[in-house]
Amino acid sequence: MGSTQRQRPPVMADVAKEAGVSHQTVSRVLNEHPNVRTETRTRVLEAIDKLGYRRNLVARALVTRHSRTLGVVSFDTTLYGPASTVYGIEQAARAAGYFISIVSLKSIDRTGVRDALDYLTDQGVDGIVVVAPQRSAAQALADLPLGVPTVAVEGGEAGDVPVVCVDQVEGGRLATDHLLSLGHETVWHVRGPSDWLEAEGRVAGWRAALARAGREAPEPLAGDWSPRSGYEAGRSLASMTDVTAVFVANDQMALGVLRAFAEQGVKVPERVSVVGFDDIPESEFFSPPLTTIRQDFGAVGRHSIGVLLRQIEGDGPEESERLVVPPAFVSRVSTARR
Amino acid sequence: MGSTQRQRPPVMADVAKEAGVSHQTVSRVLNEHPNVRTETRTRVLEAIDKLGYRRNLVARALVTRHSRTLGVVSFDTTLYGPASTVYGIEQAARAAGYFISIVSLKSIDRTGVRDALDYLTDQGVDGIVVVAPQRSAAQALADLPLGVPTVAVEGGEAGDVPVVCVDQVEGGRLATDHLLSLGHETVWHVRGPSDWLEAEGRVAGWRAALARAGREAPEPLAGDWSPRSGYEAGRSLASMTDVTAVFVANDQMALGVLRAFAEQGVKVPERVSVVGFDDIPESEFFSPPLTTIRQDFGAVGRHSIGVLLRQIEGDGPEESERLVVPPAFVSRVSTARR
DNA sequence: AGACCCTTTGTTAACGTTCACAGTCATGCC
DNA sequence: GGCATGACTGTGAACGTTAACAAAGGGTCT
Repeated sequence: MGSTQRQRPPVMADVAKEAGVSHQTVSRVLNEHPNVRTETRTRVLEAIDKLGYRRNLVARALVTRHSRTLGVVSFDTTLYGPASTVYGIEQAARAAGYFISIVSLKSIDRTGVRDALDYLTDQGVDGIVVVAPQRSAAQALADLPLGVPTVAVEGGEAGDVPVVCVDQVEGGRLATDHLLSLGHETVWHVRGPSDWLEAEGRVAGWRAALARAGREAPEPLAGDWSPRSGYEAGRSLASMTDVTAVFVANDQMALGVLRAFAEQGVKVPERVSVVGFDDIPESEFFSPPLTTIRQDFGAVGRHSIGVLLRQIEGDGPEESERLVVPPAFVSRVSTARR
Repeated sequence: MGSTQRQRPPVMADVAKEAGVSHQTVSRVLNEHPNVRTETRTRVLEAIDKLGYRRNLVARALVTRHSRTLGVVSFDTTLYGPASTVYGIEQAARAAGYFISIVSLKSIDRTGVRDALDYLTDQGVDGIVVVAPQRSAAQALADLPLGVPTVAVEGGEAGDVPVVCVDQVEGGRLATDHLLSLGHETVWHVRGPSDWLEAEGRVAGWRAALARAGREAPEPLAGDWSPRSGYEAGRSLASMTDVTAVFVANDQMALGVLRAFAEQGVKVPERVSVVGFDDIPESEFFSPPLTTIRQDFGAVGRHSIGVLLRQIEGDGPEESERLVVPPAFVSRVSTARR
């Protein structure tokens, strides 16, 4: 019955006609251009409201060459660390008015990272955050000639790309120093997989603390972050009578260690003290509650978006920076004086 | 020195000129239109390769009105369940050639869901997956007139929106039946927050199993999914001498219960049997390893993308369906015969 | 041979926005 | 009174792609 059945959503021209102005004036109102008469502005705003107009961001992106979308490349967002980091990134980005497009990698080899980056740039993202905790990923990043502002999270030397990370070395040192201060002769270590930079950093901090105290560093036991690998390391440690203190590279493996100790009748902290890393929500309720090192993933996410936006919105690409977030020591009951 | 310094990336017209064809022919090659001579096609492909041309997806989206991007709205992707579901969704979407744009909600009220939906539709997504485990979110979804194909994950009655979910009732029944089959007189329950549909479903299953066995259902203890709330419930349960079996609504709370029991000297499974829900990676290494109900989040993610794509790519909006993924019982050592 | 169809290609016009530029009108100043 | 200045508004052309249509060429069938 009506003159024009409106099937498709209204566009700027419709608003313009409704308000009796040109489409450009509508655009000006939308972009808060100062030189629009107040009376005109309200008329346009009313028309927008009446028609339920919403600006087409795709068309806008085509002409401005900015999508207000940021890409995130991450490895296995099921893990607590990456999940928390991505969450922090997402919150910070949205607060700044940006969308987040995400790619979770299964394998972090050069092609994987390359494909993800291509995929995102094709989509027209304004910038990319790569959560690159593995050496190979960081290397891929360093090699790649990317035309889009990029920031690496937890990456090592990632070429010219700025990096935001938690000070893993300091964390390892904190854990080890704590155990030494309790009077332990030396500290054993269950490390993460060798390709991971975080694992390396924690090993380095542990070694540094031992060296400074003039202690011998025992051979670290290998793990892969999983509770199971911690469990296996724990069985080995339980059979050694001279072990009194263990620094485990993450809380999940620490859980495995605790389980193995419990099975073998090794009391924690009476006979062996254990320190973890991450402070996952469960740690406080392990048996016993786990002393650990907390990482502020929220801060990492916020900082990475900050660095990225400065790169995007500022003109000159600042020198590759490295922003380090300090870890925090969390004292519970899995450690005791020797 | 060169004739034309190419600052900006090449566009279709550049490829066309290089290959000596029209831009439309280039478009046809890119879209795998059948009616292009093989010789022409290879010539275009060579030009694309030579120039390093990449199609501008924004311009494409403007004219096709399809962005090949799917929106995901989720609540706190730090939790294991949502994180795993989103991961599954992301993998399935990428396999189908779709991008994922994500919004993590802090609070799930009507405005929160509404804003997220607006935000995503503004961006021009082709479809939306709402991970809506809370009643309020599902309701918001039912109320909202949305112009975009949508699917709810773990949502209850979400109006006309199709739903993919794990059979929570069946899960609760599985857990309770298992405990009853071990000879326990009745089964206590630590439930999740009342606004959560998953919590309700598990309670319903627990009640149904008890009713079928002709047993009295004790008053369930309230929890909020966190280990701490489980710990508090555990302290209450430890003080009651007639408790021999507990079904806890998720593994994190079960951890808290186990911790409280350990502190109070209540042996599991000797004096009390405990069953959890989720099968998080840690559960196998709790003390004792936790008998629990596994949810296949990967399947949920795949199914939800499947339903969504059928809705997008198929023409008719099929009747609102409800796809239920069965849970699985995982036997460990936290339960024993009475 | 001519009508017809199919394959292959090109031309022009959208899609909905912002940008660059050009107007119009009122105001202030000499 | 004329001219510059500033505020406000409108017109046309991008942005880079796909859709719609037209046209050229070659083959088949009667």
